[in-house]
Amino acid sequence: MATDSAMPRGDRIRDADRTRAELLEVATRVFADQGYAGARVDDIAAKTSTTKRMIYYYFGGKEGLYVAVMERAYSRIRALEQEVDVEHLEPAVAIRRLAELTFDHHEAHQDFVRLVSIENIHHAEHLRRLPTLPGLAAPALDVLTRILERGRQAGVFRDDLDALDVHMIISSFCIFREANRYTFEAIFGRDLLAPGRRDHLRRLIGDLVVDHLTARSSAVP
Amino acid sequence: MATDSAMPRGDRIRDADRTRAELLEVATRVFADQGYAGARVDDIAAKTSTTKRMIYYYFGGKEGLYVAVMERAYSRIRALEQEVDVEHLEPAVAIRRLAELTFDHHEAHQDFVRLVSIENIHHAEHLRRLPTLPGLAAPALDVLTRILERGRQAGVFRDDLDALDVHMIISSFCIFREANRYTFEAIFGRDLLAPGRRDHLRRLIGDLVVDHLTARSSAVP
Amino acid sequence: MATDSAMPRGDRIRDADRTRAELLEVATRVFADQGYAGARVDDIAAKTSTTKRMIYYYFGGKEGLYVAVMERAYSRIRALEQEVDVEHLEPAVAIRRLAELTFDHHEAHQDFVRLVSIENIHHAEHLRRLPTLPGLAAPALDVLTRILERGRQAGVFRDDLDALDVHMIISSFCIFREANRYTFEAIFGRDLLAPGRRDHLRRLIGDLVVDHLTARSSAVP
Amino acid sequence: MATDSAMPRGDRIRDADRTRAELLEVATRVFADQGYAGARVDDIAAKTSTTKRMIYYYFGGKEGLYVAVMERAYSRIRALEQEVDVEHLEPAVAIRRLAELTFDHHEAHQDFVRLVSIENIHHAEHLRRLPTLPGLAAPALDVLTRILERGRQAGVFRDDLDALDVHMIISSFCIFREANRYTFEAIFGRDLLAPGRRDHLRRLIGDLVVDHLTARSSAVP
DNA sequence: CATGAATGAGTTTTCATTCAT
DNA sequence: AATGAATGAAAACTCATTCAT
Repeated sequence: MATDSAMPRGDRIRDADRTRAELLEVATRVFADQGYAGARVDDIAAKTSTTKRMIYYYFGGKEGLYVAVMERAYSRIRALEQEVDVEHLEPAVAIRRLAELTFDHHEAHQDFVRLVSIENIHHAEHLRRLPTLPGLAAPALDVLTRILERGRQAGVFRDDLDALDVHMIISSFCIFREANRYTFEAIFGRDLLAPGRRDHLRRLIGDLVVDHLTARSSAVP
Repeated sequence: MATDSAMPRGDRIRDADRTRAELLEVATRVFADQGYAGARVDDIAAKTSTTKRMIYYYFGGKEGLYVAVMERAYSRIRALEQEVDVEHLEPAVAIRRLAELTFDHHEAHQDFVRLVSIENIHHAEHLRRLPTLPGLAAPALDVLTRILERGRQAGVFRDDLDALDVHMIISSFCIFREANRYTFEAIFGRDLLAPGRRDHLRRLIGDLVVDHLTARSSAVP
Repeated sequence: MATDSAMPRGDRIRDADRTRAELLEVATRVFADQGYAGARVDDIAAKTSTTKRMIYYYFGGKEGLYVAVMERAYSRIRALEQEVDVEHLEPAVAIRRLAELTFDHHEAHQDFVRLVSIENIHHAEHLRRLPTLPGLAAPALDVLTRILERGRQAGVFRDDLDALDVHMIISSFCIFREANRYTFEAIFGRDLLAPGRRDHLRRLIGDLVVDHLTARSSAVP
Repeated sequence: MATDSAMPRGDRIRDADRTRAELLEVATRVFADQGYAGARVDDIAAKTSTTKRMIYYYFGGKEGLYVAVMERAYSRIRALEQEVDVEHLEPAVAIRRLAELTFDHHEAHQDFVRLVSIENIHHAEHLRRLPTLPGLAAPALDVLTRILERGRQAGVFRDDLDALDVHMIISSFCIFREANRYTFEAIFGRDLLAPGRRDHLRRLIGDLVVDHLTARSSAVP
């Protein structure tokens, strides 16, 4: 229990990292589950092998911990986005693939989706102060921008919506599925995350985007 | 305001209703703004012409007030949905019109959208207990079901998605625009509620749904 | 519901009396059950066909109601004591009979016994201020004093304890049985008010007093 | 009081124990004096060298503190009962001695007697949940059972009442003297705890029990 | 680094009482 | 005499944070 004072320096740092990491891990779960105001510092600490004191030592307090949780959550998603490799595919296929990857990412990181909802309740005031904020937009958008450009050049994509519009369409679908899962099920009795409905919804978001991008003008002027 | 000293019984009741209504009004704003845990009973009362005590008198406590707020919010939306009158239009136009009405409704009731997000943070535990819950699904779905049916019969709509799928698509788009407004703007620098972008997005959700419903199979098997 | 203003005066008084009586009745139950501090004015009123306002109208407040409850409770017991008729019996029989009547009285008025416990928690501060207090001692003691006197004159009763000692012995037994019923049963598993044990205990208190009064000195000097 | 800056671990724990102990001490007095509902958490804390917060830290709340008070009070009485040493005396003398010890115990622990009254007002709901409850009965009863047995074998004690009957007789007398002290004095003008009356009452309870146990049948069938 | 104890300001809730009609 | 609405003071309870070792 007591840290041996004769412990080599490297191991103590390892311990420190492990403590930090454990706190972030647990705090992510608790904040995602209870919201910022609803989360309890005592609760987070209790679910940890360390003590409450460490939260103040490493993060300065509840808010610092929350900000660190947000930062980690976004940096992970960004890392995933950077791994996306669809540029070798033809435009429509690439777009569909991108939508499906986004769908999968969100399904695999439901805590992240909840944290985003929570952060929006707080007007994104913490996210806005993140030093890593400026780097968050590019990965997702750059790929999309290039695919759209290719599609337009090839004459298969319409050009009255930009990458951010497309990103919004895909995100709204994938995030809604999780963020509004509970009220949706309460009202309509359909669990949007039921395994049996997964493939249908995954294909739907791809169809939706591709059908629109490739449609020959649907609007009646 | 001026209390007539010869006030008949009916007006006394009116007073009680007014107190209740004022509390609900203010509480809706505060809960929508701060979330359930973040809202302060003292704060709500202070923004009122009555006292904190009345919250307990009429609603039993903070949670009771929150539940009443949820109930009122949903009942208002349901009332709006019931007024929708698109059945005389041809299917594609009707769907587009429905999407636009939903878009408008959500824009006009941003508190409601925030309350939905907040309620999802709480796993819809309060909504689920609402006695009016069973009546919430029908209004939105019935119209949609009939339009889709007409469209399919006319051979203009595909039939591999149901009314609830379409409802989800429209809702996710309209709700995302508000619920995720702050993180979206923080990261991408685009305000989804900027007046200048309104028409574009409004048309986009209509196009999206209609293009997909009328597309001749986009998926490459 | 609404009291007819054309109602003859006598009936309104009757109503007033009935309201007062109902309040006292209910308040006796609630105070006896919950204690003074534990009783709720709202609760008492709710268990009544009148309203809380009447408590203030008739009794001035919670404390006034409690005092009225105490007064009524003691006056009823005094009335019962005054009906005791044992003076024609021979001393030992009379004492036994008196003990048994006390036993019966307390069993029949358990609310009274609880009110006495509650009043003692409050150092009898309310009882002490009762205008009827001076008349409370006599009825119980006078009879007892005369019986003891007769017994001593006849040479069958010892004379080293007075009427108040005997009264205390009898009361302590009968009151303990009810006042300490719950802790006694929790610890020892015996319900002192179980019907099957009633006769045994009733005889026991008689025996106890008579055996002592007629014993030929038990104490070893 | 003076906190040694080089204080070893053991003393830190001692501090916690002292805080707990002080809270229990004070709470015992306040609950015994005011009853459960009448006691104020603020009041208890104010009479302490710690703060109200510590009541919640150590006992979880008002009720937890009250339960802890009850537990401590009963455990102390049990400890006293276990020290009783009368088995070497002849039966009648042993019983008298036991009655007198009980008399003394209760006089020395008037807070306990009041807590018992208070707990009975609450139907012993807290006592019943005490994990130590099962061990509470034995100490008092075992000694008594053995004395009675010896007395019966020696042919000096009657056998139509058991140890629990005897315990009840003794307890009722000793507890009444304190629990009903205030109403008794208010009505009859006699202070049952006046020092001058102490020896008389102490002898009386001994006589009462011994006279009955050794009487040759008093009841006239 | 680690830990249990402690704290103070704040938050929710309760309750006897009074008001207006 | 009666009633629902309203009130303010006080009570219980919570929580992020800091202290002492």
